[in-house]
Amino acid sequence: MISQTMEDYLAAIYRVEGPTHRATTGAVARRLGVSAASASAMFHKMADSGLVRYREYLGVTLTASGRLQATQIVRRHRLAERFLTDMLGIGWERVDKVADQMEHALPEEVTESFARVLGDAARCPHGYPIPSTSGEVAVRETVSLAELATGGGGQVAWVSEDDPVVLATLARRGLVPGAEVHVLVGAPGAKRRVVQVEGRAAVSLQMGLLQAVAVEVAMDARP
Amino acid sequence: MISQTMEDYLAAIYRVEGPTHRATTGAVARRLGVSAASASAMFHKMADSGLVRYREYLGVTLTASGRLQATQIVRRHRLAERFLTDMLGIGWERVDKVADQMEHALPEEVTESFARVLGDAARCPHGYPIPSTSGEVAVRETVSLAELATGGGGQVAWVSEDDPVVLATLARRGLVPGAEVHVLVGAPGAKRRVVQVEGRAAVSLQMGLLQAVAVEVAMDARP
DNA sequence: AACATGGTTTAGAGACGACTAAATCATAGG
DNA sequence: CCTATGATTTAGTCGTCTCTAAACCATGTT
Repeated sequence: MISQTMEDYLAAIYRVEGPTHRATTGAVARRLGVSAASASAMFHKMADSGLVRYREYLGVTLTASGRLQATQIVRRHRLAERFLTDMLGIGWERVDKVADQMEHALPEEVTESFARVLGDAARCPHGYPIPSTSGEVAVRETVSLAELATGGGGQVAWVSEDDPVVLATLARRGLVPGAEVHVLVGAPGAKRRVVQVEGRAAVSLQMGLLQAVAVEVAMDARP
Repeated sequence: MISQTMEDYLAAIYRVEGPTHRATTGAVARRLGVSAASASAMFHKMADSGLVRYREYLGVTLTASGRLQATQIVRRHRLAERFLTDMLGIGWERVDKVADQMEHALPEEVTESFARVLGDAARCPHGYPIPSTSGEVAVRETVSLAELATGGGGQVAWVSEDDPVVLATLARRGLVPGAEVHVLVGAPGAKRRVVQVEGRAAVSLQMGLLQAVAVEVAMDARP
């Protein structure tokens, strides 16, 4: 049995470690709201349990076992989010916080019932993939909307934000997973971009908002 | 903010304290699966927080504040049970354990969404009343089916058991909340009773099972 | 190559909640 | 009335997770 605290760390590491597969002490500590010292101590214990490999001063990497367990926690979290929006009608800008509390308390049985009644949803309301029970995760190649220039565009894959205000704003503009978006005006160095979402009127958005939107560029439009 | 452990104690005290409004250290400790020493220590802290009155060696009594908070935890628990059976199709014999884990993790918002989609259910699947948000609880006068003799009968109000095997057995016999039941053969001292449930064929049941069934005797049949 | 800076780790200590063993109390029986 | 018995409380520890303060390391700058 793995403690609830350790589960929190596991999920945090999973979400923090980027393509380099390395999560630093500070980044994990910040995400969990604990001191770096606490995270460092926990990393030692997790390494002893075989959940991570720990290179001192450089950060941790999930082992196969750790990664599998992390995906299952994330699966619970994202299924819970999907459930909260689809079945209970709770706004997508609030479900992340609520699901945080639920992800530890959901027995396997309930998680799988969620999956069943949701028709085996593939993504959470923010667009992130829901890992399968065996730990597989669908990957998509994306670019931040902030990195696209005039003429660029594609389909919104996910929105990486947890600030409710930002999420609500983006939703009001139609910037939700699945939407087609195109940059009408946007010089590479500019502070704002004018974008068009689906059939809507064009809107001007600042970089802060654009950075949160991950876009999958269509195959035939790739450089 | 009140700790999750304290919430567990609060709910346990609420369920243990009988009509005398007193919960003993041992009874609470047994229900929570902790030592009496641990419960004793916790009672001191809860008394300091104003949740209970504590008479040493005699047990605790919920204060108004403690009682209100306890009812809200029980509300979450019973709404979760109702949700698990009605919306997810999980068997009534297993939902108690599952809801135990969920009762701390359900934010107000989710609890009230449950209540809404469940049409403000009045009782949990086992028949216990679901407290209102203001802490009111509907009371019913009941007698254990084991205490009724030949000719007695009424409506099953609730089933006070958490052993899945017992619950499954009772359900198979039709002994679920709302069912009309009558004692066909049952001397006051006997080990078994022959009972008839609704329109079914009569069955003989042992005291162990009968004791779990709380029956509301019809007004005109009261002694 | 030496150093300044910022992130990371160790040291020391505290809150919480659990346990066992020993002491204490309440109460029923003689 | 006194004592035996069982329940309850106190005393002393332990494990987990957290913190701050101080020592340490990796890196980029001069």
